[in-house]
Amino acid sequence: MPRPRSLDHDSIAHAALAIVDRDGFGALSMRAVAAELGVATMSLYHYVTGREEVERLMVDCIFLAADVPVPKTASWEREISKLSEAMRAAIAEHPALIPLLLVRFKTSPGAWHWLEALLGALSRAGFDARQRVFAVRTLQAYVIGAVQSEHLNSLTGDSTSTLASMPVDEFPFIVETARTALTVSPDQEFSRGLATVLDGLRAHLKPR
Amino acid sequence: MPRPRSLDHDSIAHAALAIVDRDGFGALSMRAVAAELGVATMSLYHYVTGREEVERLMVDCIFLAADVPVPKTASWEREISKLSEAMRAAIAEHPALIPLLLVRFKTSPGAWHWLEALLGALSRAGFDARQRVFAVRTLQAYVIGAVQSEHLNSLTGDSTSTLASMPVDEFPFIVETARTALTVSPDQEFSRGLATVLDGLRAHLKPR
DNA sequence: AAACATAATCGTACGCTGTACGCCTAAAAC
DNA sequence: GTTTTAGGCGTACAGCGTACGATTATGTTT
Repeated sequence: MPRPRSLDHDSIAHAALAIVDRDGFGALSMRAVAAELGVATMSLYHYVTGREEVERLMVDCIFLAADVPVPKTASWEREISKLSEAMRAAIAEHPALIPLLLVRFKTSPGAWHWLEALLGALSRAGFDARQRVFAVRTLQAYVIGAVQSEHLNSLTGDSTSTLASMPVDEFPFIVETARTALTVSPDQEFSRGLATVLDGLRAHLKPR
Repeated sequence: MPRPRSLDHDSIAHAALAIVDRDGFGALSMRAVAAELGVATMSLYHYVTGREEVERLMVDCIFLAADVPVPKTASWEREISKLSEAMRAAIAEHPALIPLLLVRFKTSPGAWHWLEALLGALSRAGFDARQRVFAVRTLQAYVIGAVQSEHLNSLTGDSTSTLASMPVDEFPFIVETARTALTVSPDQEFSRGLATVLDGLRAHLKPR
């Protein structure tokens, strides 16, 4: 009987992501999202409960994109690498949202699918239930932390140059390391760190 | 000749931390900080350039607390563990600030001292300059990610119970792992994950 | 003791935010 | 064509960060 709906969660999330990608996270507001969709501000509230839900929808989009199908034929290390890289790539599409990601991780259905895939790989690798708890949390901590570092604290950014030009007598190691770090690409950094974590996991797996 | 100063950066940071600890991050505002100090809102602006600097001062406090003296006699693994635990403990004092930490990591003098200590330990362990770049970034990613997970996405929180009661046919691994996870303490989780990373680092160190 | 110079203090105001409320209106059902 | 119902939106309010200018309290100088 009533007037048909003109919006949905998908279009709202898409509009919000467009704003954040274009103008940064600080530009995100209910008024901006409404303007992006060509409706009045308060019309949004017929589709979402408030700003918080808009943010949740955006995060869901990202985590859903991280849930790519991974062939289960490869080694478990390769399987986990693919999943981790998929998460990294999905986040890299919308780096302005990084501060929101972990805060909303637990309640995002998209993240659940990614987690399930990761746990499946660990199970096939031979980790038992208790080992999987530690392994999946360690992996999650590394992946989230590394992606955050990559975008908020990049090695190739000018912050590294700043560190490289600090007083040598007070911070000798930082200065030397910062100089060396300028030659390291984000891809190298991520995959090498992930390899380190996987090496550690393998060491815990074998003896049992 | 003029009127003497009545505030300083330390008292401002302290007041802001008190607000955040008591009422949460959402309660932080320039008006609230001023009220906490018993001055008018705009008086703050003679000591800081704006809200951003207040946040920077708070983060500096935390990272400075993480820079504890560590005896250089122990094994490098133990040295790094102490530093990591110190960072974890310092952050745990003010968990409401966690979303700010990584955003401001690069520009915090407190973080510099912690980084320098970490790099010193890695150097004494035998990692060369290039290996130190990867090692320190991996460690930093894990520590930051793990602490964030611990507080924003705790295993002992009700979010784990939620995961444990999800449909088994759709998320079999998540359900089983969540049930097991309820018996894991935050201390266990952090130290075991860190041990995994250290194992991985040792594997990269030995062959060379 | 009195006057001054100067920086700290603070009241006001503006544009922004999220969102509660209520009127208006368009479309489906009869 | 009338009725019903939910979507659309204009207005308003409290709270935010902070720019601006007037005021005030102080150490120094006379």
